[in-house]
Amino acid sequence: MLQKKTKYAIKALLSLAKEYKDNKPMKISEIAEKEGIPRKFLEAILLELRHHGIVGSKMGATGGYYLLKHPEEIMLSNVIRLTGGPIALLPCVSLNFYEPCVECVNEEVCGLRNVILEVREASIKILSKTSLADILLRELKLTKKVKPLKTKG
Amino acid sequence: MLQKKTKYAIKALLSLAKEYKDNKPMKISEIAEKEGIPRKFLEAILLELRHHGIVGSKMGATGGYYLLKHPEEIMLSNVIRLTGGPIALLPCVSLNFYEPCVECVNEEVCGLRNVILEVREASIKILSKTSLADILLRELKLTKKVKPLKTKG
DNA sequence: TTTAATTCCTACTAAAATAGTAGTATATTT
DNA sequence: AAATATACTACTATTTTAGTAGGAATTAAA
Repeated sequence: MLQKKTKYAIKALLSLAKEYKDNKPMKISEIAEKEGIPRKFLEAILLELRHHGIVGSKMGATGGYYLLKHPEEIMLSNVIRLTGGPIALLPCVSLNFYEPCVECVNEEVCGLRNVILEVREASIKILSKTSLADILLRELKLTKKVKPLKTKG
Repeated sequence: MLQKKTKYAIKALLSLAKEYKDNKPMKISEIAEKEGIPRKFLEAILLELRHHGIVGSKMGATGGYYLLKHPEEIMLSNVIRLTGGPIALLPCVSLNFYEPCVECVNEEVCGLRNVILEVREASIKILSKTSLADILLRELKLTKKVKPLKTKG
């Protein structure tokens, strides 16, 4: 499972992505309220994202956070990695959290690892082609599907 | 990530699957040694698997554990679920560990959930068609590929 | 019938990871 | 100068995971 931290990070970035047109700083407290994230925790998360070059910030009275890249360029797989959420189901197939099994003589030949590797690849395939913009687009499409009564026909 | 408990469970079951022909009880300590699993921890895990009807046991001097189903019938997805390892990346798309997001008004319309759902489905697709027998088969195939020098040609 | 070897089971403990907070320093605008 | 932000370090609390202790019950064989 992804950490809450990772989920919060994604939600916060989506908040910023929604306002990307006029990409002016958005206050932490505003994001926190909108997305239901503990204020101080979000502060720490955004700071980290800034250190990773995803967002920028402005200090002072009219300060806040804003995206440093276009929402189409920020990939889900990346956000997950940067916030410490491993995607792989086992350490022996993880790129960023790799650890060998203590008892494995030759991991190239491990049947379990082979399956889990396949799962990881299937997951990465989806996550690395999905950007913040894609998620917003999905949201739009889903909303239309769910509430078709509002249209005339 | 899967818990160690889950990994140990799978490894232990694979040990039993290898000896499925004469499906006589195998001692905990034997499995533990072969697979590099802490003895007492494995004891607890196997007990749980027995309660879930995957393995049977025999007490006493010549006792031990054995599979209650054919290795082709024991699916990875099932073992993962039974040992408490969630497959989904977020609680809101998990069948067995479902929890709604606190801030979600309508989760049917959540773009993030929609992506994560897709990832889960891709993972489940693989895990629920892969049995213990399949894993052993993969092991066999991989071993052949990796060590082709042993053959004459 | 005793002994040895095993699983059964409850109840712990320890360690690690995650989630979240406190408080002060620093920058910016008004 | 006052008000309002973020920056940053250093905690604390909570939860989850991993693993252990130890005796009861069961079985087989000496």
